[in-house]
Amino acid sequence: MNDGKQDRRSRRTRETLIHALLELIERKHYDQISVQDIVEQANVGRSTFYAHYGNKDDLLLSGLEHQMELLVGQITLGGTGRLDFDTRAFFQHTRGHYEIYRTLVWGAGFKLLVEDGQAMLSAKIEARLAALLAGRPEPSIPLPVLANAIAGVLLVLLKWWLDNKSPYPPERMDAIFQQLVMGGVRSALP
Amino acid sequence: MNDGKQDRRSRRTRETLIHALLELIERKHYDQISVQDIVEQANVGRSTFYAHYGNKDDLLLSGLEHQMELLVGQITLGGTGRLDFDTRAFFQHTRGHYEIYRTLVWGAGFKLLVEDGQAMLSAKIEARLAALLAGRPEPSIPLPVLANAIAGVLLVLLKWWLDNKSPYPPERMDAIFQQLVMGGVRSALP
DNA sequence: GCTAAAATATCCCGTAATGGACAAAAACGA
DNA sequence: TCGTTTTTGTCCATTACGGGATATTTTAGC
Repeated sequence: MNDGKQDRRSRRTRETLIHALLELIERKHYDQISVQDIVEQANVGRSTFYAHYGNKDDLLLSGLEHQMELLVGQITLGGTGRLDFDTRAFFQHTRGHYEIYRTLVWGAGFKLLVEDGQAMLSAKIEARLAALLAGRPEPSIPLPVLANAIAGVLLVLLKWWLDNKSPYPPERMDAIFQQLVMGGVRSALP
Repeated sequence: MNDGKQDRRSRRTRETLIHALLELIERKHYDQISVQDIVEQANVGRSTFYAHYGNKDDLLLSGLEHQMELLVGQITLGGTGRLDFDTRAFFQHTRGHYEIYRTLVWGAGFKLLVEDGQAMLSAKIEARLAALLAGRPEPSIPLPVLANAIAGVLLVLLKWWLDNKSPYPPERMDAIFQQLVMGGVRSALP
């Protein structure tokens, strides 16, 4: 497999492939998209695909991983040491690419999302929290538990939102999230 | 220089570079766009650029060449052997990318357009006509003269149209072109 | 069920793209 | 005017991509 970080070609190819998959998802059902379709849409060779990803799911997870990293980047430490987590952009983006995420939640991608996606998001949140809180005293709730809870609530909220055709605006969903968990999370921090 | 036709990478890189230039033209003046800007916008390495094009003008001409080939492809032979040249899509496209062509006509690209572009378009029209009329008796006006006239009128019409802020719709411009030269051209064919 | 077509997955070799270095020219400000 | 910075071309070793070929599996039609 290629490195994917150093060379510009690698990065570009990966972006192209992910973009191609997202384009296709907007048009047809996830599990009837073939690797063939993807490489044609992306205009790259077959072997190039397999040099980067093992299969279709691998590519999708990688795409989700990228989104998750953006999301987790929203976890910040205010000047007063207060922990913030702005999820407004996340819900906004989700609505902007409504069809994509609906396909994921309802289609075959859902299994991926709950099985691997939840674990992946949880791990990323935990890493982010650990980095931000480095040097501070231990929180009263263990970090893995905290991270897992945050990830779980976020995904559950998202699923409900999509299932019910996103009746509330992203701002409202963010507010709900804040009210639901962020207070509790902060109470666990010194 | 690379071949540019066989390998998918070459074709894709060229398309990417042309696309990048067109994007930049919509934002800033042609002659203050650097090769640097182009490769950054296109996300390709410097050396890659020079592997394909000698300089900025070279790239622009290549882009124009591509458009011209689409345009010349509109020269067709009807079922009755009647020569047709539909320029509606051409004027439409020009209006669709108004800023690009205005910059070309008014900016530093203009010198290129009249000096090399006219000759290039003329040559392409001539080649197309020769291919279509192969096997027929000689036209009463020599092919190079005919082709040059068509190219000239087309560019003159275009320049006037842009200079006067395209007062007429593309359909009208096409009609004018038809009335102006296509009758005469057909009268020269057996 | 059987067959043909399409998609998967893995290999290799030739080739295009990369990034970095370099000298030279142009653009820019002090 | 002179020095600084940016851009321009050109070169090269390294690396990723393309496009076959291949064997295997999946899908679709009959």
